[in-house]
Amino acid sequence: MLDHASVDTQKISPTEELRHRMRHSAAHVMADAVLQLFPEAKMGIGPPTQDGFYYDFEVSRPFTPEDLESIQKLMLESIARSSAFQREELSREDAKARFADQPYKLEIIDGIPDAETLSIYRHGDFIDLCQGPHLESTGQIPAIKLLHVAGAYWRGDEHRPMLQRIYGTAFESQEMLEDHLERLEEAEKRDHRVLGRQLGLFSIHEEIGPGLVVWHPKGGVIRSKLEDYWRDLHFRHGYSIVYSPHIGKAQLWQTSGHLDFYRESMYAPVIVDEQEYYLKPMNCPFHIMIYRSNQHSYRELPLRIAELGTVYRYERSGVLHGLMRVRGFTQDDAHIFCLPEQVEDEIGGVLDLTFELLEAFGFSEYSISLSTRPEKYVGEPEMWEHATESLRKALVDRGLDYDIDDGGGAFYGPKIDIKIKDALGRDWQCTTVQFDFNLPERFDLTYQDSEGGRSRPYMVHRAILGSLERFLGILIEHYAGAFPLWLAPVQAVVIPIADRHLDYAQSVRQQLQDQGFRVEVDSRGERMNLKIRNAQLQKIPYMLVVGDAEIEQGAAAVRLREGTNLGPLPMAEVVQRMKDGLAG
RNA sequence: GCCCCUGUGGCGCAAUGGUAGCGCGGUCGACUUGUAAUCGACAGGUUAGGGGUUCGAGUCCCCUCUGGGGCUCCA
Repeated sequence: MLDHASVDTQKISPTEELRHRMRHSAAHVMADAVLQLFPEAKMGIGPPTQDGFYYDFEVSRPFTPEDLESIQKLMLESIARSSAFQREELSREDAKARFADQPYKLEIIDGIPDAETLSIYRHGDFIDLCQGPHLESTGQIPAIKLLHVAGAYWRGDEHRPMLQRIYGTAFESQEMLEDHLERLEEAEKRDHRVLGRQLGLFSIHEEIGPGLVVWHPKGGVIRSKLEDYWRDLHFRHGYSIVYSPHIGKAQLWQTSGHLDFYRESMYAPVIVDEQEYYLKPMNCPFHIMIYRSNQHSYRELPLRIAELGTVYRYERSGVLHGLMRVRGFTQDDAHIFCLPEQVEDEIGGVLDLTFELLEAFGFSEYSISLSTRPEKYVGEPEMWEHATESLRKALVDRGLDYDIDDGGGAFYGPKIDIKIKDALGRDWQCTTVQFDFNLPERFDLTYQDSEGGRSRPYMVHRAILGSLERFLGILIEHYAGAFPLWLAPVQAVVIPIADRHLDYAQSVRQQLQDQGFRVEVDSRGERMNLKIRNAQLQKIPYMLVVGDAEIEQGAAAVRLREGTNLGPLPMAEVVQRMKDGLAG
């Protein structure tokens, strides 16, 4: 049930078009099977998706895993019969008569403009209202698999009935289907919630509250290394680093407009000395107060104020997910206040900083979108134009491909969003660079211009990693828990073979520690093999085995977590190798 | 928030309505061992919380909470 034109036909390749068509056909075959098993089912819609397809149904009871098996079995039979798909056009009246017992289909028909031709697709005894196109026959669907069931509101509207959605996928061959299922399994193995527990990185507790994360010592190392790098990078790019409190008076949020427009995402106020204070959902008002605490000359601008600022937002309980969607998180936030003629350079600088930062974590593929002025907006159209143009120019100057989301900007300014592609090819939205024509007005921000008058600065919000919690979640999955040396919580573990090697093991640890490495000695009275296994499971980059031979040579036998055994190396060489490892 | 699923020692799991077990981990002891799991003993649970049905509830019912899959794809 896809409005074919909606699937971004401009960008879709012929093979993708064919795949969509196949999956769309698979959705029909599934609906057919469901109606055979559940004749009373009311059909919703059933389009192809990026990874497969789904179809929504209203049924008297939810589908069970066993139902999925039966449905899939019927689908395979239908595919084996190879029934032809036939298109038929019909009048509105005929369509309504045909779908008289399908209320959702009737609603769809009513929503279609009179000028459009209605069509149905038939295969075997099954008929569905559908624009198409489809394959020639059900026999052209090579490989299918039904995956899971979930509730989904009719038309995505929480005030409408909830239907049962069956997700499935289809591929051009059994092998491709299996590859896809393997990728899903791989993603499951990398799940940051599982690795986070196994590697002792973080936890979330019922006692603390949903969506609130505590970082454990090992996760704390990763996070603090990331933060150190982030700060250093920002200093190098001309930012000032600031700190601000977690709560602020109601008046502040009133002035900023958050209480009027963002309240549903904010926590209820706390009362102190009969004054209301709100937990901050954003850092901007604080950075603005920093700006406002002095008068500014045009000579001082641009001013780049950055903070790893922890904010709290109410997220509906059903959307919370590990580190990816939480209620308390730390933004790598910054606000740039600048002159109109500086805007372009500033945006360019943000982009350069962005790619330098993301590449440090091994990300190199991006998808970028530029969102322009929506219908409802604040500020002067000329400013919007200037800002949008400077965003566009910064992208073009750097030879970056981007999509335009026309009218997709916030009411207060145009923006660039950047998604990164992780090791499994999944997209994650992290970076956002956003003009703000609203807050400078609300807080009456000014600077003394070169003519001696007072002018309003441009203000740009930007976050590169987005939220540290989320970014670390992405990193855990991206690296599958095997962090590069510079981030690894424990960079090397020294493994003495027998108790008599303990003293030497400690001296090896000390030598590396003196060089700034994070090293532990596994001094348990266990066998070497067990210690190696543990170190492997903890994904520790270097395992340094020491026994009689190594003591004699002043060496350590180096095993890498990739599994290679380099044999005994003199300590000086071990140190050098690890230093080289930091760079690469 | 809504729909469905789920909740048993720190973790992963088991237990036809009839005595709560297993593995990992932990502690202790023995072993002193060359590149992914040595052996043994011990400790550890009011089965998420509350209510109900029953002679009897981890198991069935209700409520609350937690976690998970989803809720943009509009023929």
